[in-house]
Amino acid sequence: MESIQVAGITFKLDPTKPFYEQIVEQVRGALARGEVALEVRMPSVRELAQLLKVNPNTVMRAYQDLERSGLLVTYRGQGTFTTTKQEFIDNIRQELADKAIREFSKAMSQLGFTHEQVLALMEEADYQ
Amino acid sequence: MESIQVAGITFKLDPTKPFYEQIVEQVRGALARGEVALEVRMPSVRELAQLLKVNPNTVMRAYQDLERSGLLVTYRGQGTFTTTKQEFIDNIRQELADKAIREFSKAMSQLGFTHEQVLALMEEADYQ
DNA sequence: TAAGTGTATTAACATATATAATACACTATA
DNA sequence: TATAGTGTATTATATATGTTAATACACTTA
Repeated sequence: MESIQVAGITFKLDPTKPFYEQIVEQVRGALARGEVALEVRMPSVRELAQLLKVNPNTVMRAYQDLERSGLLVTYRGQGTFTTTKQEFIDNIRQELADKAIREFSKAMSQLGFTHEQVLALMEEADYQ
Repeated sequence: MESIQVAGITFKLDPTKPFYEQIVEQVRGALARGEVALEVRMPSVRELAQLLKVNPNTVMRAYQDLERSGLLVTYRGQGTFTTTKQEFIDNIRQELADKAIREFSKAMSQLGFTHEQVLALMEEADYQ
């Protein structure tokens, strides 16, 4: 699996999920983990498309998603930058964590595991 | 959201996910939770299709998926039945739980949460 | 003015999902 | 034996989604 480093973000695309979703996830993840500074210039749509070997439209769609959620800001003619507001990142990180917990809980309860059993399983799980 | 009860299984389909996937999940969930006995006759392809208001092909696809994983057995001309082997159910339940845990762990670590933080969040989470 | 930004539009294509219609093979039973 | 009810298979069609491609336009900087 080919891995691309750019602007402090590691991109790795696989064909099992939509490319634009993976780009969104990986930019968002880098921001949530504090691996990218605020107000940093992102690679241009065309540049990232070329690096990732996808169509510029696919990158644009990802950037627009990220802008809609406030993680990126774009200036026509200048480029796309990471947000200036740490609180945006914190809020979205919290939202995504809540969502992951909700979905995980639903999946486990659908399989008939109690909350206690889930806690026990999580404790022994190797956390990657 | 309309809810259909048949053969001890509750079906509830929403249009945001493939119907055949939801049918598979809900049959599998009922088996995993022990809500359906072994060797029980399932509704026929046509009957379930009519109840759920989907095409018979869609139900057939779900039944075939479930048969491939060993949870259902079909006899041409007679019908489709739940497996005779409790171990099949146990194994698949375990596989699905492992998968859910892996994916949840990946999502949370991608957001920069440590294992300890995840455990703490899970403890306070309301488990539905 | 030129080059590099983001943006918009339209077309084309592949794939997945779902429906529809039809036919066939097998089993149980009246 | 005939019939009805099983699962199964095939083909066609429609729709939505994801992706690529080509092109054009607006804005900013140098």
